[in-house]
Amino acid sequence: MKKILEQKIRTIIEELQQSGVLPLFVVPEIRVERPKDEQFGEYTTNISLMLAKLVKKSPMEVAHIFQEKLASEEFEKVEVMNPGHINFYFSDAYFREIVTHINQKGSGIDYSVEEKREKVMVEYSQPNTHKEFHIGHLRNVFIGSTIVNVLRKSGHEVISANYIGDTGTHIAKCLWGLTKFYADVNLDTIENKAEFLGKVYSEATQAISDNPAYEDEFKVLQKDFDAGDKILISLWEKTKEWSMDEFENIYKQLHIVFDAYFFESIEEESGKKLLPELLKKGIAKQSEGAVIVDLEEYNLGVLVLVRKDGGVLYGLKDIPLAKEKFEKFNIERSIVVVDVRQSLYFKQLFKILELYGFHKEMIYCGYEFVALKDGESMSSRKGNVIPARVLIERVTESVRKQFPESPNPEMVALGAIRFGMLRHSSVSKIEFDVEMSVRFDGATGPYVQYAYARTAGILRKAEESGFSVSEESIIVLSEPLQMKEIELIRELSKFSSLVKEVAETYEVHKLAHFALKLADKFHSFYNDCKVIDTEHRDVSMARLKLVRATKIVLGETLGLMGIDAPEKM
RNA sequence: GCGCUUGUAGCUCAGUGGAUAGAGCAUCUGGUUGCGGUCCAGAGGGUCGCAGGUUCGAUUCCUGCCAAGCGCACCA
Repeated sequence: MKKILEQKIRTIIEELQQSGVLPLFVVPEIRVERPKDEQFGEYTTNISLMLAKLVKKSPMEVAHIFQEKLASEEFEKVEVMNPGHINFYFSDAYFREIVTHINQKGSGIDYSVEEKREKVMVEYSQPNTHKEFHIGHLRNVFIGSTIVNVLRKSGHEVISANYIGDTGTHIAKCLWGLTKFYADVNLDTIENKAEFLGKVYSEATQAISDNPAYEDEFKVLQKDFDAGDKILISLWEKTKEWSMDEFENIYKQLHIVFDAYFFESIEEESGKKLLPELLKKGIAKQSEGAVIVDLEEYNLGVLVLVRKDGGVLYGLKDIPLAKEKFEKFNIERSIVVVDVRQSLYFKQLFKILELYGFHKEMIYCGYEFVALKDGESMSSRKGNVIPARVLIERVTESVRKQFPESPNPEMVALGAIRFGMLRHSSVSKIEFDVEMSVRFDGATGPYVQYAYARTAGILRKAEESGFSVSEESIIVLSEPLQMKEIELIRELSKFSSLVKEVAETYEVHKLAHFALKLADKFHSFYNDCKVIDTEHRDVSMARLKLVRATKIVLGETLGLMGIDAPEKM
């Protein structure tokens, strides 16, 4: 619709120029938008404000010229308002058409033929083995999986990828801690193995930073490990599996599926093979015993690829990884969801790849950290992180306490957590508030889930009262449409452009805000308009269609965010 | 020191080159012989960090300043 209006305006301008009503000028970008206030209609354009100066007429004068030309049957009216906005109001027939369309074709997403579909890879989660999977990692998973869902919904072919940090300094520290403090312990009998590793890691980090002698010991072990010491390698392989098992459990609980797995330990080998070429091309060089890439001339500092003791660092692993993504998987776009603190690093990485002659579309989506409200700041090195598992348990417990009759408290809890994190834009730091997140009122997951359950409840009740909701029938709705009906339909109609927008901007929090608004509008409609009324079957049928459309769109929105849409709760 | 990000209602957060800056929580006032009130309607509450600049128009773009967070060679 937007595009059609924009095109129409362009045509009008060109006609007016040819007929001499308007002088010749370069036509500026024409933008038709949703007005921020609903009293200004469905669509609005400020084209007359933009043209006023060019044509040396007042904005109002220009607007009136357009008004005449733009009148058409889809619109109830085309209105001009100070200082020169042109607003489009739809007729009831158009609103009814929207409801019919959603009932017949689903959420209203139409894949226009000219839309470019791409093969895209989204890398996210990237947990480190031997460390706790904490609530910051949860945010990453929520953002990443939502981006995957949205891209798929908008027609792209998406590979979701995970990149496991199964080697590096943190592993060596954990292994050192194990051999130093737990050499006598039979590791196989330990109960929560992944949790244990996280604990050993933070103990080891603490000990090494407190005691210079330990530091030296650790350095020796790290060197042995890098050199392939058999005993260390076998300990690494064994403990790595513990972490991997834990990750799989979490992903399963969150309904997360990855299509591809990459491992740092494997990329490390590729990186080593690539190094001579980087040195030969003059991209990398020796400095202070280490191998670095000097990016000072691009104002990007210096990146160390190889430590002076020969240890391979993350940068050298990410270069072959990027190549592999594009060359092996044939993708056109690569997206990486990472902690915002790595943004300088990713700028460096992309620049290095560019210098290497690798010109591809690579994007990183940064997000800020998560803390628990009233908790101290977290760091897995300090060991004061809140593990994902603990948060899920705590929120589930809170749901149980507040709503003892809830049939599936964990589902509500997971919805509450996902929504609680996804409703914040990526740049904002989250202080997760357990109590607030599980409330049924306010901006919460349960509130939206409740709205969905209510739509389901109405449809169930309707079937019991002898209405056949799924049968195809013409939408009547009341004549004329009630304000609350229009407001609800208007909201429904925004879904497809929202999905498109999120697919381009990765601003996943907009889905959460849309879901809230839609739930709001539905509740408001529900309060005003009686749906099931055996006295007025035609109105009931029509409103049931509207409820069904709401259920479809709300369900899909929740689905994109990875939140369960319950039929009952 | 340099760089990045943020600064909007008491609190938590949205939003925008234009039309009276929006939600939720909290506070106050109404609404149920209910299609699940776990809801709805309404009220109060703002110099959009400060100062300049660009513009017909800036909370939004630019510059400076202030404040907070983060990053800046051997962690990822």
